[in-house]
Amino acid sequence: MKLTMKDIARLANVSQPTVSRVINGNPNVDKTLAKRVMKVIEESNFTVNKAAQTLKSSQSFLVGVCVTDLSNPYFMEVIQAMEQDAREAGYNIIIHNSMHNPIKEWENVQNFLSRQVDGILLVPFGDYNIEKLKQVNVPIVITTQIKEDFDSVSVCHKEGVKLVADHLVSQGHQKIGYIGPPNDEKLIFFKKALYNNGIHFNDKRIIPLTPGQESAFDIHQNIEYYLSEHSTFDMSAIFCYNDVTALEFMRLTSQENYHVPENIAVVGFDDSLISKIFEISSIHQPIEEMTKTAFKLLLSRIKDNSKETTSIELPPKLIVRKSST
Amino acid sequence: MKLTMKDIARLANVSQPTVSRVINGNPNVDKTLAKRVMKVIEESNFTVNKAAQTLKSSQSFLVGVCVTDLSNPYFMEVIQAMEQDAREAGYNIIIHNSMHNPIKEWENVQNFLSRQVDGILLVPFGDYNIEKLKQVNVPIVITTQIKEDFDSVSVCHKEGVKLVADHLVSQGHQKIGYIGPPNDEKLIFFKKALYNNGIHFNDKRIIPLTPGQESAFDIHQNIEYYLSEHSTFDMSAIFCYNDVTALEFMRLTSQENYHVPENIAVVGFDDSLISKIFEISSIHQPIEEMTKTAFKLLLSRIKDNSKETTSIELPPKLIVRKSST
DNA sequence: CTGAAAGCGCTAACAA
DNA sequence: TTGTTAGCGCTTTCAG
Repeated sequence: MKLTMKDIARLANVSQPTVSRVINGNPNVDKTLAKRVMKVIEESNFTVNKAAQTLKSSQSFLVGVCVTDLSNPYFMEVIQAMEQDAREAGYNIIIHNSMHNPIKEWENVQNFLSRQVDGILLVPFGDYNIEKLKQVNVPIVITTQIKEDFDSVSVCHKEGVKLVADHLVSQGHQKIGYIGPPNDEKLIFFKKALYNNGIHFNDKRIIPLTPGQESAFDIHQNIEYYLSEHSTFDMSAIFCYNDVTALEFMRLTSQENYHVPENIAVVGFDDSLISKIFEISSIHQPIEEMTKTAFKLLLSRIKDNSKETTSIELPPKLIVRKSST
Repeated sequence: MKLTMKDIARLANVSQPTVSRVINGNPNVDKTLAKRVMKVIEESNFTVNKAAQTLKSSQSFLVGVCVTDLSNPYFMEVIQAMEQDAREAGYNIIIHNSMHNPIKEWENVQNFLSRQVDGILLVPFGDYNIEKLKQVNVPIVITTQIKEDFDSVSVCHKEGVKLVADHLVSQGHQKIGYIGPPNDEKLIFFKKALYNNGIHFNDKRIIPLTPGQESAFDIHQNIEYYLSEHSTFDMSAIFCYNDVTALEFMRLTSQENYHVPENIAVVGFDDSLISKIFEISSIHQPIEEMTKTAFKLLLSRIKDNSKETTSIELPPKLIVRKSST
């Protein structure tokens, strides 16, 4: 059977609150008593009931983490780092996948709330739930993107995209394309960065991905469809809004004997396992630093839930590899 | 503020237990009342307090998942599948990483217990905690390995390793090596399978990995050390106990102008992202089927915690790729 | 320094 | 069908 403090108290011949005090390191306990209690605990297989602690103290030491795509190695790395950060701070994380689905995303948040999480780390999908999210009375920190009116931590997309544009132009490319959801901020920043290099981006060079269908499989389908409609591309370089996309693009074009980087230069984003393995140039994200920062921010909000929000943008770095040289 | 059933009750002018009944779909509630309550709930931002439910009903709908290495893409895929399975069954998962450390592993289990999980899915590291694990009075299902006296689900290692041995021998290899922890059951099965092919495995062809130091980094170090001590290998093929190892081996040997598969054939294990991307032959694990089976087994144990244990071994499949042909 | 008592939000037995 | 009551295991006053 599961032992409770009451059982320990009986065995140690003290009161139940004394057991609580000993466990929580309250200094105002007689050493002898404390020793006696500790001994009983060690000899039994007692563990505190965190559900009861949560109920009583309305602090769960649980944080909810919701990402848009668990199958993306990049988010996996994020999760891994989060688990580590959380543990070090005495928290546990409970993970959810919104799968680029706003309804699921909101359900996930509701579930977190129901679990009495002390805070939420969220990689949002679009702006669908933004207004509702603002009403949530548990601290939320947005990661991997910056959102106004929220605490958020991310690598600076604008800066990252600029690095890509500068790099491609410096390699002599003029006709440059883009793969990604057409409504992504990366595209806007990319156009601007090219413009600053004296290049006008032609919208015909967009290979569009349907927003919300951003699993590797969906991306594959999208690119395949585009290729079936267009026999040639009028471009010598392409920027892919993430690494998964870059990889799918390379796979599909190589089937058509279109090679990287000989025929077309490719640059990805995230510098995940994929780009490292496949030698794809990519924008590096300092994941550990990002999650540590996000977690610290969340903890400070948990302690002091003020209304002012902070946005932290980390500097990106372009890692140049074979795919664009 | 956070609303409770009491608040809803007051607003709907009913008693608090009635609210509970409505929320839990108890049919013995007057339709009119139920509607009134539902309306109030919908207009508010009420969510049930699962900590209270857990405390009261001693059911948390939480399962603990502990793996040995979150940085291994294979376990990431396992986690991803688990999250999916759990959600479908109305459970949440709480994730831990034991990092090949028995002490951490036990701490993790204790933490799960403290969180009142209904069950535990465990990828154990060695046998260090086996005896203690047997005493745990919450259902445990072991995955990715088979353990006697435990409910467990895994691909059949013996069968998988046999496929590797048969394949390599059929390709004409005689001098075959192994990389992995020397105490891993895969090695034992591998020797036996080679023996059945008329080949005596020579222990000199083991590149040993220190048990417990099985992160990509540690593996890299281990292999590097071996290479620095041995100027040549006396083998034409090598079996790596997992994909991470296969990749590290290929990376290091390619630096020494030793190429796969021209100079040496390589076969991995897990068929994770790594082997797919890097065209490494590997033993495929049906992860979704495995996790679904494990989860189903766990749920059935949660419902009926009998003492008999079940072990389920799923058939492996060899995926032959460039690295061994 | 220690114990008695109250109550966190919920479910379930019981009474009405 | 509904409300009253008790209690899950814990923390936190408050007396002593």
